Amino acid sequence: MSGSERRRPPTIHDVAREAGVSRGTVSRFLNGGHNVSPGAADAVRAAIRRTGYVVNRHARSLITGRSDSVAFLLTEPQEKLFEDPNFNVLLRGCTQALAAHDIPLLLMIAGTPAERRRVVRYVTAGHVDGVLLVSSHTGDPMAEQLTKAGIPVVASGKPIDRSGRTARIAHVAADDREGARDIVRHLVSLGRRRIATVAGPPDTPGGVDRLAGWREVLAEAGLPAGDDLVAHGDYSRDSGRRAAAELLERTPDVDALFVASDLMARGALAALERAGRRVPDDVAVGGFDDSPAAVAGLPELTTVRQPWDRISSEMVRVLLGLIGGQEPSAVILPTELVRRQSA
Amino acid sequence: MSGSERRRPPTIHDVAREAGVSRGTVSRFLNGGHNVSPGAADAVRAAIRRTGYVVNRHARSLITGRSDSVAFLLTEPQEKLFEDPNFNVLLRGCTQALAAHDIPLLLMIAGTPAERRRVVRYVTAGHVDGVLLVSSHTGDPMAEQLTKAGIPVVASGKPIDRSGRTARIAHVAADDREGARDIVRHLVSLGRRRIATVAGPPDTPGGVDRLAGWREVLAEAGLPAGDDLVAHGDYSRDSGRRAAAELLERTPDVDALFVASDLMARGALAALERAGRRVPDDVAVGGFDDSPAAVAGLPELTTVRQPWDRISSEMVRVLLGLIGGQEPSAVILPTELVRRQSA
DNA sequence: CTGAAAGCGCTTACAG
DNA sequence: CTGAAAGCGCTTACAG
Repeated sequence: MSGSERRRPPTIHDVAREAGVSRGTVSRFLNGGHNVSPGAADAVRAAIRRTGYVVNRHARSLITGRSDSVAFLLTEPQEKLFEDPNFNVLLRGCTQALAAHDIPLLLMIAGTPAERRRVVRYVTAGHVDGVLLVSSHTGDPMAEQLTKAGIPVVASGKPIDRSGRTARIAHVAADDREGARDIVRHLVSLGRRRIATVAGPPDTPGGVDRLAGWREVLAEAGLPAGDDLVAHGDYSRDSGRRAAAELLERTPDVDALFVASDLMARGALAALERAGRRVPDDVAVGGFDDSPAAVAGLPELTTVRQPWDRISSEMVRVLLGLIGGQEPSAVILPTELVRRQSA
Repeated sequence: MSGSERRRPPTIHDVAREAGVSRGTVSRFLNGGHNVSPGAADAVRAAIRRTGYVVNRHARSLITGRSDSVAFLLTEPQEKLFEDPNFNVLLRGCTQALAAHDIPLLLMIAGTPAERRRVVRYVTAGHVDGVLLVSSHTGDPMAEQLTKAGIPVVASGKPIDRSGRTARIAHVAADDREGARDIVRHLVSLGRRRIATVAGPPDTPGGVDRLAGWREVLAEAGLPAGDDLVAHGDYSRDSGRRAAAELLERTPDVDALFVASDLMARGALAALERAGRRVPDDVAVGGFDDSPAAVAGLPELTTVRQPWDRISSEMVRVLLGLIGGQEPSAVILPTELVRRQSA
C-alpha cells in the first residue's frame, strides 16, 4: 500500500465505497460532520484511515472559491529582510500559527515595481484568501491597493497614509510610544539629565511614535527635549553609528541615549567607544526591539521588547477573522522593558 | 470594470465568447498556443486583455494533477533560522527564482515531530509539486522519506546518509573542501606555520569537508595537522568562542585559525581579544560563508564566499527539472576567497 | 487548426 | 440524517 510509486491517490469516492455511504456523506463528515449519524461518521473515519485519504484541495477550492492559503508579503527593499531579525521572527511565527489551521503560507516578495505588479495580479486573482503585509515603511501603496480590491489584508505595524493619519487598514503593532516612554523613564530614573535620541525614519511608525514617547517623558520631567538632541537613522547599524557621532559632536555633555532600534544602538555603541565614552558610566544607552543584536556584543543592551511572537499570532487571528467576514480591527500590544548592562 | 467589489472573476468561457472561439481554443492558447491560428491567437489575446482574465489555478490543477507550487522546507530546529543568515539569502533567492516561473513558494517549517508528520502528509498528498529542502544537519530523514514517496526533492548542501556516504538525492552545494583549501593555502602563504581549525559538527558536510580541506593543505605543505589543532563548534557564535579558547589553551603558539563559519569566527575573535592576541598580527583568522557576520565587526573577516545566489537559482532549476521528469543531479559550485583584514 | 464533450474531485442545495 | 445530481473552471483526447 505504501509503495514507492506516486499512484492515483484515493478520492472521496473510494472512501464512500469503503464506508458504504454516499460521497455526500463523506463530504459532510469532512466539513464539520453536520448531519452525519454517529454510525456513518465511524464508518467514514475508518474508511479514511484504511484508504489513507487526504482531501484534494484543488477540487475543494474550485467549488468553495477559497484557496485556503495566505500570502506573507514583504514589500521591503530586499536588503531589509537580512538586516532586520524581526522579519524572521514574524515569518516563523506566522508560518506556524497558520500551520495550526492547516493553511499554507505563500512567501511573496515585492521589492521592485515588476514584482509588485505580479503580486497584485496573483493576489487579486483570488489565488490566496488574504495577505499578511510586512513593511516597516508605511506609505506603502499595496495595502490600500489590495484592500480596495476586496482582499483581506492585515499589516504588521501601524500603517500611516499620505496625510500622516493612521490608515484604515487592519493591523497589529507593538505600542511604540508607550515602549519608548518606559525606557526613557528608566533613563530619567537613573539620574540622567541630557538624554538624546537616535530616532528612526519619520515615515515609519517607529520613527514617529518612539520619538514622541521620548519627547513626552522629557517634557514631563522638565528636561530638555529640543531638536538638537535628535538625530535620525534608517534602522541600519551604520546609520546609528553616524547619528550618535553627530549627537556627540553637537551636544558633548549628553549622558544618555535612547536609540530607536537595537541594531542602530549597536552602531551607537561603536561611536561611543570611538569617542572614549564608557557605557553606561558616561553615557547610558537604551535600545528598542530586544532583537538578537541586543545581546550580540558587549555591553548587552537595555532595551524594549517587542512581542513579536504575539504580533504574529494576532496577525493570523485577525486575518482569519477578516477572511471569515469580520470587520477590520487594530491590535496594539504592550511592550516590555528589558534591563541589561547598557543602562 | 475595476470596481471595488470582489465579483465573479471572468472565466475561460467569458474569454471564449468575447473572442468568438471555443473554450478549447482559449485553453490551447493558454497552454503554449499549439494548434491555434494567428488570427485566433490575436482574438484570444485581445479578449483576455479586455476581460482581465486570469487562469483559475485550482481548476487547472484539478485536471493536470500538478499544483504549480513548491515547498521550501526548513528542517532546522527553529533557532537556526535566526542565527544563520544563509537561510535568508537562500529563501529570498528561491522565492524570486520561482516567481520568475510564476510558481509560488510555500514556506514550511518542520522542527518538531508533529510538524514533520504534518508536512509529510501535506506534501505526499500532492499539494506541492516538489520540495526545496534546507537543513545544515545531514542525517535528515525527511529527504529520504519524501524521495521514497516519489516527491521531487532538492537539498541544499550535500546530504550524507547514516553510513557517511553522500546520499543519492539531488542537491546543490558549494565546494566546501576546495573553499577550505583556498583559505588555508592563503594562511600558509602568509607564512603561518601553526594553523589550527575550529571545525563544524561532524554530521554536517561543512563540518567534514572543510576540515578535510584544512588537513590536506597542511599535509601538502608539510605542516602539522594533528587532532590537537582541531576543536569543534556547532556553528554558533558562542561555540566558536569556546572552541578557540580551548585551542589557545592547548596550543598557545598557534599563529593562525581557520574557522568553519563566520559566526563562529566572530566568537573566536572575541576569545583572541580576551587572550590578548592581536589579529592578524599574532593570529591570522580565516572564516567561511562571507555572511553578514563577516563584516559585522572589526576586524572584518577574510573568508570564503559561498555563492548563495547561484545556489538558490540552481536549486530551483534542478527541482523544476525533476518535476519535469529529469533524473536527479548534484551541482557543486565554486567558492571564492574574500580577503579582508583578519588574514 | 477547431469545437463539442468528457471528466478531474469535490461541495452543496435539494428532495426525501 | 442521507443520496442523487448539478456544477465549480479548466484540459485533453477525439473527430472533424
